[in-house]
Amino acid sequence: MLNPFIMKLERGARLTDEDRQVLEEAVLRSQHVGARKDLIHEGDVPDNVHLIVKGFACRYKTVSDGQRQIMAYLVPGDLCDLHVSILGEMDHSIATLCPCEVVYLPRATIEDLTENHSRINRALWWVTLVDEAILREWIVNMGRRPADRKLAHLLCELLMRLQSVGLATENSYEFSVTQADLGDTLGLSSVHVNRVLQQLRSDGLIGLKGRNLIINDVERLKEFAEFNPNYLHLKRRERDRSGDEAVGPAGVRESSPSVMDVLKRSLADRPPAKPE
Amino acid sequence: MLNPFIMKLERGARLTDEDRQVLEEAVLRSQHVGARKDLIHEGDVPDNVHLIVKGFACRYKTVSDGQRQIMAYLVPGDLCDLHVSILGEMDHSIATLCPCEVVYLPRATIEDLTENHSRINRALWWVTLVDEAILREWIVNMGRRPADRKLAHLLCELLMRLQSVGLATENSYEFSVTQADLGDTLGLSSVHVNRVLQQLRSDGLIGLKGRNLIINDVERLKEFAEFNPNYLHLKRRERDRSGDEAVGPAGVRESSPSVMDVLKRSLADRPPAKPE
DNA sequence: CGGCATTTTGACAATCGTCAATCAGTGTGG
DNA sequence: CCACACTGATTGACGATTGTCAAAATGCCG
Repeated sequence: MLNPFIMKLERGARLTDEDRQVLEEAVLRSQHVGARKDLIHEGDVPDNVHLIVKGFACRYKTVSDGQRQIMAYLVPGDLCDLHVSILGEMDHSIATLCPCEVVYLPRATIEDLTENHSRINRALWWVTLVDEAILREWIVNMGRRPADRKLAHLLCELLMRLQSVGLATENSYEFSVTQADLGDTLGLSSVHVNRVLQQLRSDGLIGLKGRNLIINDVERLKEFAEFNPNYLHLKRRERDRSGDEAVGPAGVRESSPSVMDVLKRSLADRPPAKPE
Repeated sequence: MLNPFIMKLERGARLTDEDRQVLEEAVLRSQHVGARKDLIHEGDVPDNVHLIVKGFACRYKTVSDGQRQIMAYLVPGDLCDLHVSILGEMDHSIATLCPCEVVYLPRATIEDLTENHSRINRALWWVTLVDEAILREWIVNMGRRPADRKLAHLLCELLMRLQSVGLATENSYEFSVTQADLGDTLGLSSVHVNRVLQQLRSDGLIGLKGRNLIINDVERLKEFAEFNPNYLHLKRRERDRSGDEAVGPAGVRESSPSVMDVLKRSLADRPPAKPE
């Protein structure tokens, strides 16, 4: 199975074999995390960067009456807190939605990747900008669509995002998220989510077999949700990646052996990364 | 009057006098743009980066039934489309909400700033990450707060953001945004916005004199809105800016007198920038 | 003053939330 | 294998928030 993280970065910038190799090394060790566990909490200044390898996690905040709002889904290949060091402390929390596999990348590793691998650096900024575009689309979803289209839109987005990392078929994916969590995502009550889901099922748009979501007619669902995938920026465009070459002297390629040494050393030295 | 753009960037990274000088120079010429004009449209691959100098603009998308959703406010000091070159084409549009003064920065200028002025580069990424944090808070606002608190929250955010660029007093600012636009911002109808505004006024929380918004009791409004400003990352933290020193010699400070010279020269040399 | 955009009002309808009970699925211990 | 507990899904009755429509009032600018 291809590494979802690498699949994802490849859409942001052209990577060399060496880049891929470095990335493979960096994400060797994953840890299991149970469902509904905080990975990072608001106010933290985390030392590790978390990479989701399996399962779904989310960014969320809690408001005073105890209600929760989810602002983003983190699926395999997504990094959790890449650039917090620029902002300082976390202004929101991150938690698993179901049992997950998570890699804890030491900040030093990330800094090495961004400073010494310009293509990877560019790809990491690319994912940051795509995350921002997704946030904007979510605002549209919350503000200007009725509940049924909101939900349909979310399901379409996840289909595309999971397909892009090889975790969805043409029309289905594993979706183990609670109806209450869906409510916290879309700003709805779980009761209403339930009713809308039933509606979508009885309209034949989707089917649920256990944790498996099947979209019976992808085009029809997309149309219903007014889903335009442009904000995911999944299409690779030659124009944009041509600039990659300019970022650093091409000769840096030759330094690759030492990079690998650094990584191996860091992997060997470190006790297996531990959650908080 | 201090340049709002520079005031803003100074919160993201410590700048040298030379950095400031370069920035001053870059934003000399502004153009007037009327209310309700598109600066950039979805699908564009803009050549210029737009900097708002006066007035309010917004990011928005339109959905099929013609409704509009605003995803972000751009206030003086905000850049519009800084990193589109990484993503490719615009996935949303940007328009003025009222008459604005806008600087059209050629992409080449921005590239010079980011490549040759590391502090400015860091500051520009900082503003990008803050924008992302604001998007997240807006999702919370839209999803989990009733209309009156949504509106109060927005007003609090704008108070802080405008204060941070010297465009708001302790408790008031110029706010020339239509109630329909507020509706498009918060996902409400303009009728409901109207009623909520009246409510806030009769509760004595805010006052509106023409285009001037006065917040009678800032603390009370913040409490009502559950406003926590942490997501704006306005506090300067020593920890983060310590690294800045490494980049250049401190002695550059002495160059400040020449700033005016540079300004005058550039005013004489450059033809006025033109919108696309 | 006249025209136009914006704000304000009222009546009514639709969406969605709340509460509380029931049902279904899953895992555990005896 | 079954009783039990627990979480999540489902249902119904009812209420609250917010939207829609259409008209009237107000404010602004030339």
